[in-house]
Order: sequence, then structure tokens, then C-alpha cells
Amino acid sequence: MIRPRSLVDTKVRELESLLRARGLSVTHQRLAVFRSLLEDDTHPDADRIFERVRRRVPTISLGTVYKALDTLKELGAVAEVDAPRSATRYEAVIEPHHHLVCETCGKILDLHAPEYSALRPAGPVDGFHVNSCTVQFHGVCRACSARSRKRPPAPESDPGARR
Amino acid sequence: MIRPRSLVDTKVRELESLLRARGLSVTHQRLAVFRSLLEDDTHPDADRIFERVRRRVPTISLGTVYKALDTLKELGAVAEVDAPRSATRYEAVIEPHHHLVCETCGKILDLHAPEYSALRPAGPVDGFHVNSCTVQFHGVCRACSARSRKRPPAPESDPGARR
DNA sequence: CTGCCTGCAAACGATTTGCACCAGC
DNA sequence: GCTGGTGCAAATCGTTTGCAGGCAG
Repeated sequence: MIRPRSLVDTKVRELESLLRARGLSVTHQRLAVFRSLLEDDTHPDADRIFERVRRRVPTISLGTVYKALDTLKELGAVAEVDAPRSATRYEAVIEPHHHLVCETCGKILDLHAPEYSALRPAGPVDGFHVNSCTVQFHGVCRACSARSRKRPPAPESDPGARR
Repeated sequence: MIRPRSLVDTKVRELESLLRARGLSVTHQRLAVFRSLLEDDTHPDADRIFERVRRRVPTISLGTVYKALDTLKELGAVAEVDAPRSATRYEAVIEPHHHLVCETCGKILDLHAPEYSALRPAGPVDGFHVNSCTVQFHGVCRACSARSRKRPPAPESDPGARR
């Protein structure tokens, strides 16, 4: 919820143009799914997005959320988060960044550190051409390390946590 | 298939000790699954591991492969590869390394570059304690860039490729 | 022998698909 | 109005679980 309303509106308008440019329909559902992701930086899974979007578009179905996410993925407006198992999690694509993944509760935090986006393999790598890179930092978030000081971890409600 | 037989045998023996040390049974199935992963650096999914192991242990079932992978994961002998969607892929844990992920065919190559394993966030990050980090390089592998020079990409048979 | 494992089959959860109806253009 | 998109339900796919019999210790 870090993004100001004005930026969100701008991004949504950009998406509308993108959709038109590709000859795709500009539907509430697509806009609502995208807006929801812009307003929620917790890297939610499809089900959580569904619950959230539902509040504004009560007739939307989970299937439509999946389809909208697919479309937005193709447009490059959202990305799947490359995280541990369980349900796929999504984020709005704003700018390159990296992730801090809590090994205890599964929470994912964004880390903006452009210097790491330019990393390239040191040696040659058999004809592989690198376009981009992402770094994942694994560790323990504040809440979990606080919790572990008392009783053993009681994972928070966060998609992608335990299995 | 890069690992020499002798190393494979050593690693398998280490696994036996590890199992015993934890009071777990040393079964063919567990050894075979581990051996298969040591001999296959293509980051196969459970089903491919199953097909491969089956050649040596024809009675094994897919369920057992999953259970064995789970056990090996707990022992830290194998790891899930944090890759794009589709089925979970696995690798034998030998030493820290990073991945080159082909955006076209989904192939994953290992990159040994210890210098990147020590990366840490530049600035402070709200109480998050980082233990380790992994870098993923995204790009196009040799085969795919060769292929795209002729007709458009025809993704190879590789688990975790396009959908 | 005794309990942990295996093999099999049924259960599950996430995601995809097929299709009739409805809304953007 | 035509076409693509939605909503719903059934189908799929990867993975997990429950349980009876078998093998490791």
C-alpha cells in the first residue's frame, strides 16, 4: 500500500493504452486485477487477489482472475514471483528489484537495489546470453526473529508459507 | 552427467551415513533417487526423476519418489530449484551456486560463482536478517539463440519450459 | 520380530479448459 | 451486431495422504 493513488491511476491508464494497442478489450476485471496488485505489495497469490478484487467487482470469478493475470503477464504488466512452492504469487511490474524471502513465514519483501540488477556472470558460460538478473536474499524477517525469541515460530498468515 | 562416478559414489555413501545418523532407513529407493540426481544436472522434476530411477528400480512408484525427495530435502541433500512455474524441479546439493535460466526453453544451467553468494543488501532493511543469497540470470541459451536465427523458437523438451 | 517404508489408489489444491451468455467496440 | 471476455463448472495436473503389506535394523 506504499504507492500513492496518483501513481496507481497513472499506471492503470498506461495499462489501458497497452490493452488498446494490442487490440485487447479494456474490461473492469482486468483493470481491477491490475489495480489490486498495484495497491498490494505483499505478493499475493491468485486467491488473495480474487478476495481483494471481489470487494470492488463482486461478480468476478476466480477463473477470470487467472485469465486476467495471464493477459497482464503477456503484456509485461505483472510478473510471477519466483518463490518457494505453493501457489504462484504475483506482483505489478514497476521497476527491477530483488526479493527478501523469509525462510520462516514465507513473506516476501521488495528490495530496490539497481546495482545488483547489472550483475553478470564473471566467466564465459557456453553461449548463454544473459539479459537480466535477480537476486534473492534468504533470511528471517523482523516479525519472525522477534517471535522466535519467545515460543517457537508460529508462522503468520501469508501465502506461500509452510506447506 | 558431469560428475565422475567416484564422486557420485562418495556422495551416496555420505548420504547413507546421514540417514543412519538420523535413525532413518537406508533404502534402495532413497539411494537411487539421490544417485539419479547426482547423475543428472538438468534439474529434473519429480516425474523425470521417476522415469530415470525406474530403469534401475522398476518397482518404485511416483509417490515414493516424492517421499524420498522430501526426506532428502530435510537432510539437506537435495534442494528444490526456485524456478518458473510448472512442476517443482530438484537438484542434488553439492555447493552453493547460481542459475542461468533460459527464457525460451526453460532450461536451467548451473553457474558456480561463489563471489555472488556473499552479496548482502546495501542498505538496512527493516530488521530482516539475511542468511544467504542466490542469483538468477535470465537470458537465452546457446541452443535457443541458434534456433531463433532460423525459424521461430520451437521449445525443446525440458520440464518447466513454456506453458 | 517390529516399525519404518514402500506401493497403490484415492484425495487435494492450484490452475486450466469448455462453453453459453454478456459486454466492449 | 460481432467478437472477444466473463462466469461457472468440469477437467487436469502436480503433489499429498491413508493404508496394507514388505523390508531394514
